[in-house]
Amino acid sequence: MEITIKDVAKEAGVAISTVSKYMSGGSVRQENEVRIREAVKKLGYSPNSLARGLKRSKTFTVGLMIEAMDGPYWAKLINYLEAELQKIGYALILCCHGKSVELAREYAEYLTSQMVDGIFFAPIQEEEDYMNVPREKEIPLIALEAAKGFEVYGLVQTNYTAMAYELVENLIIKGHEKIAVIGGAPSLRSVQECMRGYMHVMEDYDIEVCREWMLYGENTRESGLEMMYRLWQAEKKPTAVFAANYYMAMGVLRAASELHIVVPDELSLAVIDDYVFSTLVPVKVTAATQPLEKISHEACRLFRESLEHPKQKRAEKVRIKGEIVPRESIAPPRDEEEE
Amino acid sequence: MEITIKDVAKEAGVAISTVSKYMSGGSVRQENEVRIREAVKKLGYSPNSLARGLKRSKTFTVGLMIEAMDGPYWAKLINYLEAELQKIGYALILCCHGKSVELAREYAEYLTSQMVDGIFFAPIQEEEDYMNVPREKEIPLIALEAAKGFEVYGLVQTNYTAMAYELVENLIIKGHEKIAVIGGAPSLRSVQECMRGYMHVMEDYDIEVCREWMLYGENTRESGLEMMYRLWQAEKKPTAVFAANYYMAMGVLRAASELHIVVPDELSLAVIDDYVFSTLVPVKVTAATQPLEKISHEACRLFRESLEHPKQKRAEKVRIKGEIVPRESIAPPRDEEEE
DNA sequence: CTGTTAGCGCGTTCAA
DNA sequence: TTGAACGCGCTAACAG
Repeated sequence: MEITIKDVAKEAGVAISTVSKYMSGGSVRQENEVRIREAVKKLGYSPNSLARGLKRSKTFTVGLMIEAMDGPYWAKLINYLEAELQKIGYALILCCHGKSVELAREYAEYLTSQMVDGIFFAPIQEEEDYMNVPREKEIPLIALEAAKGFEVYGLVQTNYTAMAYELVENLIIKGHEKIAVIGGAPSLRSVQECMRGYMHVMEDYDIEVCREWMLYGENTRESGLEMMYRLWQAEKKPTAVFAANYYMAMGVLRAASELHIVVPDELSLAVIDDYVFSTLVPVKVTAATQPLEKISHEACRLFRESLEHPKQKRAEKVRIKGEIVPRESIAPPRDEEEE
Repeated sequence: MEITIKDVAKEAGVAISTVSKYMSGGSVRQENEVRIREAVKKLGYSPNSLARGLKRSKTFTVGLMIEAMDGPYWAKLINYLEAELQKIGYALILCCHGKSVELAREYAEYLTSQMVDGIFFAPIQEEEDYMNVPREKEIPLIALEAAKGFEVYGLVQTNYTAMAYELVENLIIKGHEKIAVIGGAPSLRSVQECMRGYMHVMEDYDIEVCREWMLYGENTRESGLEMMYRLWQAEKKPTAVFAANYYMAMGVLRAASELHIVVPDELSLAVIDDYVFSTLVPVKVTAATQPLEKISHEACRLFRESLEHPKQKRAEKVRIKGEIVPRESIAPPRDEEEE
């Protein structure tokens, strides 16, 4: 760095504090305002964020701590969140800890020492005491997709229960009763909630639940494939499958292809996904999108709210559900079209 | 922030500068070392990054400026880059400007005022003069996937020409001669290079190029679908299609499904993609992955290199090609497996 | 090796 | 409104 506020003051022939006031939007004498503005432009001055942050204890910077940026979930969420923060003049520091509590703790301390104005984070499983340092410094904490309510300012999560309910209800309304559900690891909140939503709606519609049709796996395509084979090996076969996850749904469709199951004549598929679900084969699929845009919006709202309150409020919990969308489909080009 | 270096000094009964030296890894008298360490632990002290950065003109922070985090390309690249930077103790500030030159300029100035130690950026089309402010401050600039060589420290890009060459050569070796190529907008470097690589290999193998088989579109599934229809409307049909992009390849496969083209009996498909290409239908596809890991590695290497050189070196250009991989496939579960 | 001193660049008193 | 002074927390230069 070279040109400082001092240079601008000298160039404009005013005191440093006058320039400071001007730069912060304060009112200055007309005459000085002009001189300062011209000096700023001439020298190409822009205030040093570090010095400013140091002095004001405000950096207009937030941290985001996640496991990693694989899959589309975090990529899309970050995209929305970044846009949201941009509107209110905040920048984002990205920290991927890869599930390492140690690394997470280091990042948390780093962000604290950077004096970020807030931290968004997705807790590692049940753990989150690695956030103690920023918590003690009273940096607003926003938990994303946490399993339980931690001691944070706010918490935003997908309401999988409601989504599962709606999605399965959708199948029921279409006449299905033999509905299987396949989920990932039973330790995951998303899977637990999907199962709960499934149970609820089946109860509400007085449909008997077949335990063999509630399968747990791994949220991978391979797992989905395997579960389909397992379902189709049994005597009683379902007419619809609810996959809690995009990748599993891919496995389901792949299995359908290999087992020569016709979708949706013999099988209907419902899925909750981060993508807008789309396949190559022309099948009818009911999809519910992850409410990523809403989640980031709510997270940002909570953050803004936290800026106004002086002290940390306890865990305001916001649960959001996505919407059911018709499967995205691409139409073959029409003949009428000129070439 | 509350506890400062001053508190630690008082607690340990030494001078501030002694603590400073200790915190920066300098050697201190054994006796003092112990006292300082205990004071640090007792008070939970950690140095303020802002003050430190302000003083040393070094923040251990870099900026990354891209258009947006849609698609898997940037998501994956960021993931690799973050990991790479993490190793050398750097944090990443993410800035998405959405192709707005104005916003990009603001971000560039912001990062400069943040005194980042370097900026990675993907230039907006041919423009990039919005990077003038950081350039004047001699902040190392690393351009990613730029179309031409700007005035930067380093430039890393995918070598699409080589990838296209290899991929098409692969088809030729398998006996194909009637090979079509479909790409996105002709203004894109990636598309231009794909076409060039295609031309080169066809020339090298003395195969006549049919102009009607070189189609430009939009890097979307819809576009791929449409192009396939166009190809199949003609008299002469290709036996292989090289899609420059994952989405277009999806369109091709969808079209194949609708036009009842059997892949790979009637048609072979080659594709350059960011994902590891995988489809639902069990078709043989040759895919070449984007060299995202290498790109981020090289970008980080250039950055590290720039830290040693005092002044900015001019545009070292690194071109990297990905590798051809067999299509990822998932096997159906074996019967031998116990259930 | 230690302590004192002088800033890094800025915002914020206070008096004028 | 303005300008001089001081301090944010830290490091670097110097003297002891």
